[in-house]
Formats: sequence, C-alpha cells, structure tokens
Amino acid sequence: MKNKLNADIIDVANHAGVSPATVSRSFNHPDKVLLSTRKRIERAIAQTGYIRNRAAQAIQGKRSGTVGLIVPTLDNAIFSNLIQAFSEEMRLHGFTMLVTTHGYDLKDEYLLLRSLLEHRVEGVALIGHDHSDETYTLLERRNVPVVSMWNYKEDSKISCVGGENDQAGRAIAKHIVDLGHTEIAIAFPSVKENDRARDRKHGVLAYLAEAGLTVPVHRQIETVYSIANARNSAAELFEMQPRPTAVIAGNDVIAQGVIYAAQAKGLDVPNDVSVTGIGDFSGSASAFPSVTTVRMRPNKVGKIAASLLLERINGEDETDPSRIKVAVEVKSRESTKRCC
Amino acid sequence: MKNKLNADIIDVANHAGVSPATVSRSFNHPDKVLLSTRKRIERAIAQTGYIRNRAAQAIQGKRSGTVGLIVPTLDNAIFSNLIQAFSEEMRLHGFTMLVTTHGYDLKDEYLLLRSLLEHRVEGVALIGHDHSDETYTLLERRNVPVVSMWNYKEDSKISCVGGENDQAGRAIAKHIVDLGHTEIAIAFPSVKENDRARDRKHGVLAYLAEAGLTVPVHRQIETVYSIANARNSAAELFEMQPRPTAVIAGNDVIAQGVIYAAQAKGLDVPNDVSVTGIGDFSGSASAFPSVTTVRMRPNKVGKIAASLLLERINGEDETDPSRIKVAVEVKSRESTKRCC
DNA sequence: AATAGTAATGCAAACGTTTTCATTGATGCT
DNA sequence: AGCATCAATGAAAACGTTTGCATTACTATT
Repeated sequence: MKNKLNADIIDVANHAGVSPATVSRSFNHPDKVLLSTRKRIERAIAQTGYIRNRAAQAIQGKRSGTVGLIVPTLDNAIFSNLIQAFSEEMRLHGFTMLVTTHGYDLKDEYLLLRSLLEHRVEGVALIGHDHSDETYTLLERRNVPVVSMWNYKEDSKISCVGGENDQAGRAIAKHIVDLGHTEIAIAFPSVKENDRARDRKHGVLAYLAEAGLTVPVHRQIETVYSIANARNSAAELFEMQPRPTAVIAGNDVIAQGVIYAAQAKGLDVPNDVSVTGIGDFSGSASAFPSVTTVRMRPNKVGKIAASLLLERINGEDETDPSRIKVAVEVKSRESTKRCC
Repeated sequence: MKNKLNADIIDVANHAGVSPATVSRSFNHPDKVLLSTRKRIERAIAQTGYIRNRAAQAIQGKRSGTVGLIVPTLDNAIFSNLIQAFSEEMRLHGFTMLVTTHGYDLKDEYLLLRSLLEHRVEGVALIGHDHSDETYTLLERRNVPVVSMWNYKEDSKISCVGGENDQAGRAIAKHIVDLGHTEIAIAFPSVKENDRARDRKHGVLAYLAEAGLTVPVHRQIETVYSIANARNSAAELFEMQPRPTAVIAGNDVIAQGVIYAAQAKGLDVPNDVSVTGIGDFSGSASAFPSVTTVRMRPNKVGKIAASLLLERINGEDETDPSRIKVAVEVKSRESTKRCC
C-alpha cells in the first residue's frame, strides 16, 4: 500500500473499497450514497487524513466554494462591522472569503477583481457604486454574481444593499438645524471615487441650503478616514471666528476625531460645540460623550448582502438587479445639544 | 470560430497561433518565451477576454496563489492594523488572502484550518499560540508553512512574530508603580484560549506582586473585547471604596471603554484615575486624553509575518521555526499621571 | 562544412476531482 | 413468472492547466 504524503480521493476509495465516484458523491450528494457506505468512507477519510481538493473541484466548472470581497481598507472601524457580518453569513453557507483592499484606488480595484476572478470566486461583493468602467464591463462580461454594499441606489447597475447616504446626510443636517444651529462646519473625506461620502455630503449641503444656510468653503474641511487625521484637520475649525457651534462629520470615525480636537482645545462637547457622525459604528454609542449619528446598520447590511449574493449564486440567472434599502435613522446622543 | 462564454488557454493559443504550452509559459516563465510571441499572446488575451484559471493551476500540485489567515475576529480595532499590513505585503507578492474568523473558539479554528487546506492555501497565518492539538497535528502532518502572529514565544512549535506579551504586562505595570500608584485595578478579557491576554495579565500581576502589591479579586474585572462591554463592566470599579487610582487594561480597546466609564462618572482621566492599555492601536495616540499604552507595532508584526511566511513558502524546507521578537515599549501619554 | 549547443516551441501526459452513462441487483406490480 | 422501476455503484470522459521530453531551427565552434 503506497503511502503518499497527501492522500487523494483514490486512496480513500481504495481504503473504503469503493470507487472514487462514490467518494465524490458522498461529499456532494450524500443522499445518493448508502448510509453504510458513507460510514466506511468516513472511516477511510479519517485513516488516510484525506482533505478534499477544492481546486480540483473548482476546475469542473462550478463551485469553488469562495466569494470575493473588495473593500477600500481594513484599517479602521469603517467596514469592520460590515465585513464581519458578511463573513459570518457566508461561512454559515460553506463559503470561504477572499478579501482584498484597494485603498480607495479604483484602478487597483479592477486589478483586484481580475485576481479574484482568476480564483474563480462564485460571487463578488463591493462597496458602493463608484467603480471604473472596466470593472463594470468585466463584471457584466463574466456575468458573475455581484452585490454592492453600503449605499442604496435606485438605478444601480448591480444589486445593492444599503442605506440612502443622501438621506442620511439630510437627516443629520435636519437634526442640527432643528437644534437651532446656524454656525455650522462640516468635515468630510475626499469624495473622489467615493459615492458614499459624496452622497452624504451632498445631502448635508442640500438640506442646509434649503434651510437657508450656506457653509462657507473655509468651514468645509477635508480629511482622511482616521481619528488621528480628523483630529489634526479639525483643530483649525475651533480657531475660527465666529466659532462653529456644530460640526457635521462624514462618518463616526471622523466625528470622534473632531470631538477629540474640540476637547483638546478645552471645549466641551456638546455644551460648546455639537458634533455628529454618520454610520453608527460599534463604539459610537459607548463613547463619552456618546456620539449622535445616523444609524446605517452595518451588521444588517452585511448579512443581507451575503444572503442576496447567495441567492444570486444559487439562483436561476435572474437578470435584473435586486436593490434593498435599509432604513436610516438619526440616533440622537450626548454629542449634540440645542444651540446657544 | 467558436465563441465560448469564457475563453480558455486553448482559445488564446489559437488566436495567437501558438500552442497552449507556450501561453502557459508566457505566464509562468516569461523569460522562456520570445518577446514577439509574448506580444501576440497578450493581444490574444485581450481579444478573447481570457482570465487564467488558478484552480486549474493549483491542481498541478503547487501554487494556488493564496494564503490563509485565521483571526479571532474582524469586528474591532484589535487586529485591523495587523491584518491590513499582512494583507498588503502578501498582495505585493501576488498572493490573495483567504480570511476567516473563529470568535475565540479553538474548535472552530481547527475547522477553519481544514477548510483553508481544502482550498490548498500555500501558507497559513494564525494569531498567538493557543491552538488545539488537532490544529497543531494537522499543520505538522500537512507540513504547511505557518506563522503565528502577535505573541513571541521562545519555544514555540511554529514560527512566530510578535512582542513578548508577558514583558508588555510587566512594563506597563512598572509604569504605573513608578508613578506611585498603589490602589490598582485591572480589566482584562477572558484568558481562556487566549495566550496573549494570559501572558499580559500574568506579567502585570507578577510585576505588581514583586513590587509588593496585590490586586484583590474584586478589583480584577473580566470583560469582552469591545468598548461598550468594557465601559459597562468598568463602571463598578469606580464605585469601590477606596477607589482605584489606576486601571490597567488588557488592551487599548478596553482601556478606551474604561476611560469612558470614568468620564461618565464625572472623573477626570488622568487627574482622578490613570488608565493604561496595551497594543497602541491606531487611534490611541489621537484620543483625548491620548492613552498610555505599550507599543506592540501591529503594522510591523503583520509585515514581518508576511515576509516570514513567504520565505517559508518559497524556501527550501527549513525545518526549524523562526522566531522574531518585536520590541515592546511603553508609550507614556496623557491618560496616566503621578499618583496622589 | 560538419557538429555541438542552445533557444523557442509543440506534444501529450499528468493533476484530482465531478458527472454522465451504464450496470447490477433488488423491489413491486400484474 | 415476467417486466418495469429504482437505488446504489462503477467506468471513463471531461475540466483547464503545467511540464518533461522531443523537435526544430539557429548560432557558434572547429
């Protein structure tokens, strides 16, 4: 009896006294194999230390057992909740996740997509709707199941799950206006190649404009997605005269940075200045002061996105994109207060 | 000319007027193919929209182009920095990363490892040294390149990269003792199946004991890795009499929760109570107050771990584990102050 | 000019599965 | 008893690459 390093399906078959076909079936269609045979096969697997080869399986055309996930970054709280939820749901259904990050570079995103397709992922999840033409073309050409997370868009080319970021922006702006603030500043990331931030920012400014408030350019600061950067960039806001009484941040991470910047200047949040985020990431509710934000339900989005993708993967070539809107809602917390 | 949905290497070969072997070589050993031929092949690839099939490649025995990463969770800042760094380095070398989480359940970890091996990952990265016997056995049996991140261990069975968590614990304890604190509490996660937390806690308590200080059990609280949980659990600490003047937390996330808990009780950090973390995650330096912690250099660890793993993957069956110690260092910041 | 060496390419046999089709034996129906 | 049906299994042909070996056409050496 040969003792190869790594047993293959034939070794298992020999051990169990059946054909390789039967072993294969016992994995993929267990109902088609006699219980007693299955037991023998399982014993043979244990004895030989066999681990099935998904690559060999994938080559048959279908079923690689993997899905791809492309996100801008893993490096902060922004996507953690989302990814964790997505990943758990996928795993429940036997899929393993290939994860890649492009650092907000859409050229890179395209390359990553290609690389995922080389691995024959059965589906792909992306963030938002800003993708290069090549990306969209490739997705369509290969007809690969795909879902976009984190931003709902009525006329999206691909299926999507998320809140309406424009609405989120309007909602938080309304909250601030309703509290009587008029000296308002905003702190957003670059909106280039980032539809979520763009929609939010647009929503905020549009609502404010409708309320008769304009935000002068020097009160619109741009920052990067990190507490450190946000804190640095926000510092200047609190030296302006008149000092803004409210700062609307593009997301909770930036909001946290803004809060720290204010505190470092000896200002009290919310008594001297109100600060809001968007997203409601884990942590925002427990911070002190807890931060007023817009709940975007990352866990729900991740889980639904996974289900949707699974449907596409298993489903009968539905051709139209599904779009699922997750309601957004302002969570009023300690970081905001009626003005003046 | 047949127009299959997805071109294969044969279609490309036909288009380019060469054999499939040559196309394959142009991918894997470009130096063995005439430049002009390569150009023709590239054109054919573009025309056919060919995307090579890694599964078919992987089946040849070597080179799946993937590595596996198994972490407890993606859901908070703990591992984000580490993973991002690891992932970037891997990508630079053409690898795609399969990511899985086990939620601190080592039985689950074993299953995940099996699943990664089914996908024939070329290497595996794990966190720490607490793994089930089955996990260790399987790794050895398959002889798969593996690296453990985040905790240095002199006699580890597998290669590892990380700081000495025991030292980290001692160092931060020394910092607190040197500041004159004697009423000390600690807030750690469960140390079950978690050698990093266990080593840190041990280091802290050992140093304190050597300094003649014992921490009564009611001042040792256990919490979960999240700001919300830490904040909740820590609240009780600030109702004790005498109130602790310093709280040593098991990591920066917990430290942040403790700080919020203190602030919510109207206490000032660091004037009423000093709080320390361990890890120096991104954000800890920019918080307000910035948090005193032990720098564990997650970025460095992730990057080195990736390099080490790549070496193993490409290397000549070195048999002994490599162990790389990353120096730990107390970063004294605003959250700690001389006592009383 | 004959020969050895070399670079570029093709041929065909793997790689480890899955799946279609065929075979066998058992069961139920008339 | 004869026949149709069905469940369980096996045989063999795929799946899309890679690679060792063979072939060809050059180049350099004598």
